[in-house]
Amino acid sequence: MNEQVPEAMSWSTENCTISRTMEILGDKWTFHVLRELFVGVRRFEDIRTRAGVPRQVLTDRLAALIERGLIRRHPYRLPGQRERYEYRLTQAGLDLYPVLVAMIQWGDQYLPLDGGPPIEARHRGDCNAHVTVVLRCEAGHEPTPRDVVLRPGPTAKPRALAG
Amino acid sequence: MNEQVPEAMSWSTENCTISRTMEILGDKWTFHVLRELFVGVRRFEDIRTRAGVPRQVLTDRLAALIERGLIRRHPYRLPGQRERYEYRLTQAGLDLYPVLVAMIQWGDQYLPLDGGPPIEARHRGDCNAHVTVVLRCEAGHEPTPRDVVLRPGPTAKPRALAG
DNA sequence: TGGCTGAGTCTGTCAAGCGGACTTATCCTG
DNA sequence: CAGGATAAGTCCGCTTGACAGACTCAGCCA
Repeated sequence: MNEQVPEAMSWSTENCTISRTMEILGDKWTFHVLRELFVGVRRFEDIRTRAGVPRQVLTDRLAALIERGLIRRHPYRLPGQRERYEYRLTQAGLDLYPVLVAMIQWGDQYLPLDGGPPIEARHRGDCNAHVTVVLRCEAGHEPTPRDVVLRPGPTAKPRALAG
Repeated sequence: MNEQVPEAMSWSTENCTISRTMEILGDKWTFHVLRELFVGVRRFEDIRTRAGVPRQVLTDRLAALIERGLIRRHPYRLPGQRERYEYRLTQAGLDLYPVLVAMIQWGDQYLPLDGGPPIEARHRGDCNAHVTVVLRCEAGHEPTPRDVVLRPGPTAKPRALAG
């Protein structure tokens, strides 16, 4: 372990899980769209007006999210109108909840508003308690961020070092 | 509660914590840069080559992250060279660990690679166990994503409904 | 003096986002 | 059946930002 060359410099980012996840989520609008679905807004026009997404971008992102399996189209019909489609989270989409909650938690801590948060994650039903996210290791400890390290896993690819 | 008009449609996204957090993080490259810092790569050239960020974009994102207080510049000097600066996470930056771990966890589940993950979060030191993120409410339960709801908080802003 | 190196800035090209107008399909009303 | 309403798009032209590649700058060393 030489401080001059961090260990990470010797492996590649090519197949990095974070990169691959960000291919799907790492876009300004995609996350806005997901937020709408998480709070229960599922229709094209509603998502568009509430999130302020340009129509074309919304069309595009919805298609991408369907293709990636995070959401699916679901038919509905308002009385006196023709059948249309709304968009709902799949299990894969729902499983992004920890990411969302972690972001809200960070925002509440570092970008607080006077008077409290504008949005809260709560345990559904009678409990109704505030929900947060905690780091936990398989041995049952709950390490602080400083006690966590990111290390190369079994499929980490070596990387040619310049020089 | 009318299925036709989701509750969320009656409040605004204007001051939403997720939006405000995404102002900072919701950018393809910002997250790549943060990943490099999390794995211990701290120098301009190293970040640039490992993450593949265009120079100008890197300059720009580093400046934004400094301004937002997620990282700071730190002087260093290699033997026989002049003093330069590297970039390190502040406490605010480090506290994004849950977001990062949540993303890795989701990616490991829904975008798995044959042979296992290329990157792993572990408990630093002797423990070395795999670290994940769990949802937990203040009452001590650990709800599944389906048992969590996002609700307006004390500072949620009402929103004019069209029609 | 001149070259090396890390950390940038400068420049022209090209893709993407953007707002606003237009389109489509179906239902209801007259 | 003509005409209007509505949700969910598509089309169009403009502007912004990303991008690659060349250039700059400051200190150190031979």
